[in-house]
Amino acid sequence: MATKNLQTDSAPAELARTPVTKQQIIESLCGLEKTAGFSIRIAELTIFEQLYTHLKGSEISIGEFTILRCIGLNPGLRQGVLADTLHVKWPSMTKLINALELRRLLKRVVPLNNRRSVELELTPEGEVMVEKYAPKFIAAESEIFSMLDDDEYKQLEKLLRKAAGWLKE
Amino acid sequence: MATKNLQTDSAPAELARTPVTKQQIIESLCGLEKTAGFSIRIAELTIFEQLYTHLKGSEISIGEFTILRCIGLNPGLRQGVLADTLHVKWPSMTKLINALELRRLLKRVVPLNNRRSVELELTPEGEVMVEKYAPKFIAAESEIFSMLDDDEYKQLEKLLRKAAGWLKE
DNA sequence: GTTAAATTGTTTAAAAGTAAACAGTTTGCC
DNA sequence: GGCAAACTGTTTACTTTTAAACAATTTAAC
Repeated sequence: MATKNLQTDSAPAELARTPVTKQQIIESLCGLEKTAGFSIRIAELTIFEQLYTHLKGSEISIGEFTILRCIGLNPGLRQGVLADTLHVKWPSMTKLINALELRRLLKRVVPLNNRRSVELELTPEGEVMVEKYAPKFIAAESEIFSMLDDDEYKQLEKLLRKAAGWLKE
Repeated sequence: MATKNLQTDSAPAELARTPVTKQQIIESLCGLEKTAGFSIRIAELTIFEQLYTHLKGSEISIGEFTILRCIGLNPGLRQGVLADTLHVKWPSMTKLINALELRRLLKRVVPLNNRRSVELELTPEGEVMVEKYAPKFIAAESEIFSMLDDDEYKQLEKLLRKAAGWLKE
Protein backbone atom coordinates (compact mmCIF):
# COMPACT_ATOMS: atom_id res chain seq x y z
CA MET A 1 0.00 0.00 0.00
CA ALA A 2 2.77 2.41 0.90
CA THR A 3 3.47 4.34 -2.25
CA LYS A 4 7.21 4.04 -2.28
CA ASN A 5 7.77 7.75 -2.30
CA LEU A 6 11.50 7.53 -2.08
CA GLN A 7 13.36 10.77 -1.65
CA THR A 8 15.13 11.57 -4.89
CA ASP A 9 18.54 13.11 -5.41
CA SER A 10 16.78 15.94 -7.16
CA ALA A 11 16.80 17.62 -3.78
CA PRO A 12 20.45 17.27 -2.85
CA ALA A 13 20.32 20.03 -0.28
CA GLU A 14 17.84 17.93 1.70
CA LEU A 15 20.03 16.76 4.57
CA ALA A 16 19.06 14.07 7.01
CA ARG A 17 16.39 15.65 9.19
CA THR A 18 16.88 15.39 12.90
CA PRO A 19 14.02 13.18 13.98
CA VAL A 20 11.07 14.81 15.71
CA THR A 21 10.66 13.48 19.24
CA LYS A 22 7.57 12.76 21.28
CA GLN A 23 8.50 15.62 23.57
CA GLN A 24 8.60 18.01 20.64
CA ILE A 25 5.16 16.96 19.48
CA ILE A 26 3.75 17.54 22.94
CA GLU A 27 5.40 20.91 23.30
CA SER A 28 4.15 22.02 19.91
CA LEU A 29 0.60 21.24 21.01
CA CYS A 30 0.94 22.83 24.41
CA GLY A 31 1.55 26.17 22.76
CA LEU A 32 -1.91 26.12 21.23
CA GLU A 33 -5.15 27.26 22.77
CA LYS A 34 -7.68 24.85 24.14
CA THR A 35 -6.05 21.48 24.14
CA ALA A 36 -7.44 20.04 27.36
CA GLY A 37 -9.35 17.50 25.27
CA PHE A 38 -6.07 16.18 23.95
CA SER A 39 -4.47 16.27 27.39
CA ILE A 40 -7.28 14.43 29.07
CA ARG A 41 -7.28 11.68 26.50
CA ILE A 42 -3.54 11.12 26.61
CA ALA A 43 -3.48 11.29 30.39
CA GLU A 44 -6.26 8.75 30.59
CA LEU A 45 -4.50 6.37 28.23
CA THR A 46 -1.22 6.78 30.09
CA ILE A 47 -2.83 6.10 33.46
CA PHE A 48 -4.73 3.07 32.26
CA GLU A 49 -1.76 1.52 30.52
CA GLN A 50 0.06 1.69 33.84
CA LEU A 51 -2.93 0.41 35.77
CA TYR A 52 -3.23 -2.48 33.36
CA THR A 53 0.44 -3.32 33.82
CA HIS A 54 0.15 -3.21 37.60
CA LEU A 55 -2.84 -5.52 37.61
CA LYS A 56 -1.86 -7.89 34.85
CA GLY A 57 -2.47 -11.47 35.87
CA SER A 58 -5.31 -10.61 38.22
CA GLU A 59 -8.42 -12.74 38.23
CA ILE A 60 -10.47 -9.73 37.21
CA SER A 61 -9.90 -6.84 34.86
CA ILE A 62 -10.17 -3.19 35.75
CA GLY A 63 -13.62 -2.97 34.17
CA GLU A 64 -14.90 -6.07 35.90
CA PHE A 65 -13.68 -4.82 39.26
CA THR A 66 -15.38 -1.49 38.70
CA ILE A 67 -18.67 -3.20 37.88
CA LEU A 68 -18.50 -5.43 40.92
CA ARG A 69 -17.60 -2.55 43.19
CA CYS A 70 -20.49 -0.45 41.92
CA ILE A 71 -22.90 -3.29 42.51
CA GLY A 72 -21.47 -3.96 45.95
CA LEU A 73 -21.98 -0.34 46.92
CA ASN A 74 -25.43 -0.16 45.31
CA PRO A 75 -27.16 -3.52 45.43
CA GLY A 76 -30.21 -3.79 43.20
CA LEU A 77 -28.64 -1.53 40.64
CA ARG A 78 -30.18 -1.92 37.21
CA GLN A 79 -28.08 -2.95 34.29
CA GLY A 80 -28.90 -0.05 32.01
CA VAL A 81 -28.22 2.56 34.67
CA LEU A 82 -24.82 1.00 35.28
CA ALA A 83 -24.06 0.98 31.57
CA ASP A 84 -24.98 4.64 31.24
CA THR A 85 -22.94 5.59 34.29
CA LEU A 86 -19.83 3.84 33.03
CA HIS A 87 -20.41 5.14 29.49
CA VAL A 88 -20.62 1.64 28.13
CA LYS A 89 -23.26 0.73 25.57
CA TRP A 90 -26.02 -1.60 26.63
CA PRO A 91 -25.01 -4.54 24.45
CA SER A 92 -21.49 -4.34 25.86
CA MET A 93 -22.85 -4.36 29.37
CA THR A 94 -24.94 -7.41 28.56
CA LYS A 95 -21.80 -9.30 27.59
CA LEU A 96 -19.87 -8.17 30.65
CA ILE A 97 -22.69 -9.07 33.03
CA ASN A 98 -23.18 -12.43 31.32
CA ALA A 99 -19.53 -13.29 31.87
CA LEU A 100 -19.61 -12.25 35.52
CA GLU A 101 -22.83 -14.15 36.08
CA LEU A 102 -21.32 -17.29 34.57
CA ARG A 103 -18.43 -16.94 37.02
CA ARG A 104 -21.00 -16.66 39.83
CA LEU A 105 -19.66 -13.30 40.95
CA LEU A 106 -23.04 -11.63 40.63
CA LYS A 107 -26.72 -12.51 40.21
CA ARG A 108 -29.41 -11.08 38.03
CA VAL A 109 -32.72 -10.66 39.87
CA VAL A 110 -35.84 -9.86 37.92
CA PRO A 111 -38.21 -8.05 40.28
CA LEU A 112 -41.88 -9.02 40.26
CA ASN A 113 -43.14 -5.50 39.84
CA ASN A 114 -41.20 -4.84 36.66
CA ARG A 115 -40.21 -7.93 34.72
CA ARG A 116 -38.49 -5.91 32.02
CA SER A 117 -35.71 -4.81 34.29
CA VAL A 118 -32.80 -6.63 35.87
CA GLU A 119 -31.46 -5.86 39.31
CA LEU A 120 -27.87 -6.78 40.04
CA GLU A 121 -26.45 -8.16 43.27
CA LEU A 122 -23.12 -9.59 44.28
CA THR A 123 -22.88 -13.21 45.30
CA PRO A 124 -20.78 -13.97 48.38
CA GLU A 125 -17.97 -14.94 45.99
CA GLY A 126 -18.33 -11.58 44.31
CA GLU A 127 -18.07 -9.80 47.62
CA VAL A 128 -14.95 -11.75 48.47
CA MET A 129 -13.45 -10.76 45.14
CA VAL A 130 -14.07 -7.06 45.74
CA GLU A 131 -12.64 -7.30 49.25
CA LYS A 132 -9.60 -9.09 47.93
CA TYR A 133 -8.79 -6.70 45.12
CA ALA A 134 -9.81 -3.32 46.51
CA PRO A 135 -6.49 -2.85 48.34
CA LYS A 136 -4.56 -3.82 45.23
CA PHE A 137 -6.39 -1.28 43.11
CA ILE A 138 -5.90 1.44 45.71
CA ALA A 139 -2.20 0.66 45.96
CA ALA A 140 -1.79 0.70 42.20
CA GLU A 141 -3.51 4.07 41.92
CA SER A 142 -1.40 5.51 44.70
CA GLU A 143 1.73 4.53 42.90
CA ILE A 144 0.57 5.66 39.48
CA PHE A 145 -0.44 9.08 40.78
CA SER A 146 2.60 9.43 43.00
CA MET A 147 3.82 12.43 41.00
CA LEU A 148 0.94 14.40 42.46
CA ASP A 149 0.88 15.42 46.09
CA ASP A 150 -2.32 15.11 48.11
CA ASP A 151 -3.57 18.57 47.32
CA GLU A 152 -2.92 18.19 43.62
CA TYR A 153 -4.62 14.80 43.58
CA LYS A 154 -7.72 16.18 45.26
CA GLN A 155 -7.71 19.21 43.01
CA LEU A 156 -7.45 17.01 39.92
CA GLU A 157 -10.36 14.87 41.03
CA LYS A 158 -12.47 17.91 41.73
CA LEU A 159 -11.76 19.42 38.31
CA LEU A 160 -12.41 16.11 36.56
CA ARG A 161 -15.74 15.73 38.31
CA LYS A 162 -16.66 19.23 37.33
CA ALA A 163 -15.62 18.61 33.75
CA ALA A 164 -17.70 15.44 33.73
CA GLY A 165 -20.70 17.39 34.98
CA TRP A 166 -20.87 15.82 38.41
CA LEU A 167 -20.54 19.01 40.35
CA LYS A 168 -23.33 21.49 40.08
CA GLU A 169 -21.99 24.71 41.58
CA MET B 1 -28.61 -16.72 28.43
CA ALA B 2 -30.18 -14.73 31.21
CA THR B 3 -30.99 -17.25 33.90
CA LYS B 4 -34.54 -16.20 34.57
CA ASN B 5 -33.94 -15.63 38.23
CA LEU B 6 -37.40 -14.38 38.93
CA GLN B 7 -38.04 -13.06 42.38
CA THR B 8 -40.18 -15.55 44.26
CA ASP B 9 -42.95 -14.86 46.66
CA SER B 10 -40.95 -16.67 49.28
CA ALA B 11 -39.65 -13.23 50.20
CA PRO B 12 -42.92 -11.37 50.56
CA ALA B 13 -41.35 -8.59 52.62
CA GLU B 14 -39.24 -7.67 49.59
CA LEU B 15 -40.88 -4.47 48.51
CA ALA B 16 -40.19 -2.71 45.26
CA ARG B 17 -36.72 -1.25 45.64
CA THR B 18 -36.32 2.37 44.81
CA PRO B 19 -34.10 2.32 41.76
CA VAL B 20 -30.46 3.28 42.20
CA THR B 21 -29.60 6.35 40.15
CA LYS B 22 -26.48 7.30 38.26
CA GLN B 23 -25.90 10.07 40.77
CA GLN B 24 -25.99 7.59 43.64
CA ILE B 25 -23.43 5.35 41.98
CA ILE B 26 -21.09 8.29 41.50
CA GLU B 27 -21.53 9.50 45.05
CA SER B 28 -20.91 6.04 46.43
CA LEU B 29 -17.58 5.95 44.59
CA CYS B 30 -16.59 9.47 45.54
CA GLY B 31 -16.59 8.44 49.17
CA LEU B 32 -13.80 5.97 48.55
CA GLU B 33 -10.08 6.61 48.53
CA LYS B 34 -8.13 6.91 45.33
CA THR B 35 -10.62 7.00 42.55
CA ALA B 36 -8.97 9.49 40.22
CA GLY B 37 -8.48 6.66 37.73
CA PHE B 38 -12.22 6.24 37.55
CA SER B 39 -12.83 9.96 37.37
CA ILE B 40 -10.35 10.53 34.60
CA ARG B 41 -11.81 7.76 32.48
CA ILE B 42 -15.40 8.91 32.86
CA ALA B 43 -14.45 12.53 32.30
CA GLU B 44 -12.57 11.62 29.15
CA LEU B 45 -15.50 9.62 27.80
CA THR B 46 -17.94 12.41 28.65
CA ILE B 47 -15.81 15.05 26.96
CA PHE B 48 -15.25 13.01 23.83
CA GLU B 49 -18.87 12.06 23.44
CA GLN B 50 -19.66 15.76 23.42
CA LEU B 51 -16.78 16.57 21.12
CA TYR B 52 -17.97 13.88 18.75
CA THR B 53 -21.48 15.30 18.76
CA HIS B 54 -20.21 18.81 18.08
CA LEU B 55 -18.13 17.69 15.13
CA LYS B 56 -20.44 15.09 13.66
CA GLY B 57 -20.65 15.46 9.93
CA SER B 58 -17.18 16.98 9.58
CA GLU B 59 -14.96 15.81 6.76
CA ILE B 60 -12.43 14.57 9.31
CA SER B 61 -12.69 12.85 12.65
CA ILE B 62 -11.15 14.04 15.88
CA GLY B 63 -8.33 11.53 15.53
CA GLU B 64 -7.62 12.46 11.94
CA PHE B 65 -7.52 16.13 12.79
CA THR B 66 -5.10 15.47 15.62
CA ILE B 67 -2.79 13.52 13.34
CA LEU B 68 -2.82 16.21 10.68
CA ARG B 69 -2.23 18.95 13.19
CA CYS B 70 0.73 17.11 14.72
CA ILE B 71 2.28 16.62 11.30
CA GLY B 72 1.64 20.24 10.37
CA LEU B 73 3.42 21.42 13.49
CA ASN B 74 6.23 18.90 13.11
CA PRO B 75 6.86 18.08 9.47
CA GLY B 76 9.03 15.05 8.88
CA LEU B 77 7.59 13.34 11.92
CA ARG B 78 8.01 9.59 11.81
CA GLN B 79 5.01 7.34 11.93
CA GLY B 80 6.05 5.26 14.91
CA VAL B 81 6.86 8.28 17.05
CA LEU B 82 3.45 9.71 16.30
CA ALA B 83 1.77 6.42 17.18
CA ASP B 84 3.61 6.24 20.50
CA THR B 85 2.80 9.87 21.32
CA LEU B 86 -0.89 9.40 20.67
CA HIS B 87 -0.91 6.02 22.44
CA VAL B 88 -2.12 4.29 19.34
CA LYS B 89 -0.62 0.97 18.33
CA TRP B 90 1.50 0.86 15.20
CA PRO B 91 -0.87 -1.21 13.11
CA SER B 92 -3.67 1.24 13.86
CA MET B 93 -1.46 4.13 12.83
CA THR B 94 -0.64 2.35 9.59
CA LYS B 95 -4.32 2.20 8.71
CA LEU B 96 -5.00 5.78 9.69
CA ILE B 97 -2.05 7.09 7.70
CA ASN B 98 -3.03 4.94 4.72
CA ALA B 99 -6.48 6.45 4.70
CA LEU B 100 -5.18 10.01 4.96
CA GLU B 101 -2.62 9.35 2.25
CA LEU B 102 -5.32 8.01 -0.07
CA ARG B 103 -7.24 11.22 0.53
CA ARG B 104 -4.08 13.16 -0.40
CA LEU B 105 -4.04 14.98 2.91
CA LEU B 106 -0.51 13.86 3.72
CA LYS B 107 2.50 12.25 2.05
CA ARG B 108 4.85 9.55 3.17
CA VAL B 109 8.47 10.31 2.38
CA VAL B 110 11.09 7.59 2.77
CA PRO B 111 14.41 9.32 3.48
CA LEU B 112 17.51 8.10 1.70
CA ASN B 113 19.56 7.71 4.83
CA ASN B 114 17.13 5.32 6.49
CA ARG B 115 14.85 3.47 4.18
CA ARG B 116 13.14 1.67 7.05
CA SER B 117 11.49 4.80 8.29
CA VAL B 118 8.69 6.97 6.96
CA GLU B 119 8.58 10.73 7.35
CA LEU B 120 5.20 12.41 7.24
CA GLU B 121 4.32 15.72 5.65
CA LEU B 122 1.09 17.54 4.93
CA THR B 123 0.07 18.17 1.37
CA PRO B 124 -1.31 21.61 0.58
CA GLU B 125 -4.78 20.07 0.80
CA GLY B 126 -3.90 18.77 4.24
CA GLU B 127 -2.80 22.19 5.36
CA VAL B 128 -6.02 23.70 4.12
CA MET B 129 -7.96 21.09 6.05
CA VAL B 130 -6.16 21.90 9.29
CA GLU B 131 -6.67 25.62 8.79
CA LYS B 132 -10.32 25.07 8.08
CA TYR B 133 -11.08 22.91 11.09
CA ALA B 134 -8.81 24.32 13.78
CA PRO B 135 -11.28 27.08 14.70
CA LYS B 136 -14.13 24.59 14.85
CA PHE B 137 -12.23 22.33 17.21
CA ILE B 138 -11.22 25.23 19.43
CA ALA B 139 -14.80 26.49 19.56
CA ALA B 140 -16.12 23.04 20.41
CA GLU B 141 -13.62 22.65 23.25
CA SER B 142 -14.46 26.08 24.60
CA GLU B 143 -18.07 25.18 24.79
CA ILE B 144 -17.54 21.72 26.23
CA PHE B 145 -15.29 23.04 28.98
CA SER B 146 -17.43 26.09 29.63
CA MET B 147 -18.19 24.90 33.15
CA LEU B 148 -14.59 25.65 34.04
CA ASP B 149 -13.33 29.22 34.34
CA ASP B 150 -9.96 30.15 32.85
CA ASP B 151 -7.99 29.42 35.98
CA GLU B 152 -9.62 26.06 36.46
CA TYR B 153 -9.06 25.16 32.83
CA LYS B 154 -5.37 25.97 33.03
CA GLN B 155 -5.04 24.19 36.34
CA LEU B 156 -6.71 21.10 34.91
CA GLU B 157 -4.38 21.05 31.93
CA LYS B 158 -1.37 21.41 34.16
CA LEU B 159 -2.44 18.58 36.43
CA LEU B 160 -3.25 16.35 33.48
CA ARG B 161 0.16 16.97 31.94
CA LYS B 162 1.79 16.19 35.21
CA ALA B 163 -0.26 13.00 35.58
CA ALA B 164 0.73 12.01 32.05
CA GLY B 165 4.38 12.52 32.93
CA TRP B 166 4.93 15.57 30.73
CA LEU B 167 6.04 17.87 33.50
CA LYS B 168 9.28 17.05 35.18
CA GLU B 169 9.36 19.19 38.31
C1' DG C 1 32.91 -8.66 5.22
C1' DT C 2 29.33 -11.85 7.21
C1' DT C 3 26.15 -12.87 10.35
C1' DA C 4 23.24 -11.76 14.61
C1' DA C 5 20.51 -8.29 16.66
C1' DA C 6 17.90 -4.05 16.59
C1' DT C 7 14.91 -0.81 14.06
C1' DT C 8 10.68 0.35 11.68
C1' DG C 9 6.55 -0.74 9.47
C1' DT C 10 2.96 -3.92 7.57
C1' DT C 11 -0.12 -7.83 7.37
C1' DT C 12 -3.25 -11.12 9.33
C1' DA C 13 -6.21 -13.08 12.81
C1' DA C 14 -8.65 -12.33 17.01
C1' DA C 15 -10.99 -9.33 20.45
C1' DA C 16 -13.68 -5.51 21.84
C1' DG C 17 -17.04 -2.15 21.01
C1' DT C 18 -21.06 -0.24 18.49
C1' DA C 19 -25.33 0.44 15.69
C1' DA C 20 -29.42 -1.36 14.17
C1' DA C 21 -32.98 -4.44 14.54
C1' DC C 22 -35.53 -7.36 17.57
C1' DA C 23 -38.33 -9.15 21.67
C1' DG C 24 -40.69 -9.13 25.99
C1' DT C 25 -43.04 -6.14 29.42
C1' DT C 26 -45.54 -2.31 31.07
C1' DT C 27 -48.25 1.99 30.73
C1' DG C 28 -51.81 4.87 29.06
C1' DC C 29 -55.67 5.97 26.30
C1' DC C 30 -60.03 4.96 24.24
C1' DG D 1 -60.41 -5.01 27.76
C1' DG D 2 -57.56 -3.86 23.48
C1' DC D 3 -54.18 -1.45 21.06
C1' DA D 4 -50.31 2.01 20.50
C1' DA D 5 -46.35 3.82 22.62
C1' DA D 6 -42.61 3.63 25.95
C1' DC D 7 -39.34 0.90 28.70
C1' DT D 8 -35.52 -2.42 29.26
C1' DG D 9 -32.58 -5.65 27.52
C1' DT D 10 -30.68 -8.93 23.99
C1' DT D 11 -29.12 -10.54 19.51
C1' DT D 12 -26.80 -9.99 15.17
C1' DA D 13 -23.81 -7.88 11.92
C1' DC D 14 -20.40 -4.48 11.33
C1' DT D 15 -16.43 -1.46 12.45
C1' DT D 16 -12.49 -0.47 15.11
C1' DT D 17 -8.65 -1.85 17.86
C1' DT D 18 -5.24 -4.89 19.23
C1' DA D 19 -1.86 -8.77 19.51
C1' DA D 20 1.09 -11.73 17.07
C1' DA D 21 3.67 -12.92 13.26
C1' DC D 22 6.07 -11.25 9.33
C1' DA D 23 9.21 -8.45 6.16
C1' DA D 24 12.62 -5.06 4.97
C1' DT D 25 16.49 -2.29 6.35
C1' DT D 26 20.27 -0.91 9.22
C1' DT D 27 23.72 -1.43 12.95
C1' DA D 28 27.14 -3.90 15.38
C1' DA D 29 30.04 -7.80 16.62
C1' DC D 30 33.17 -10.84 15.35
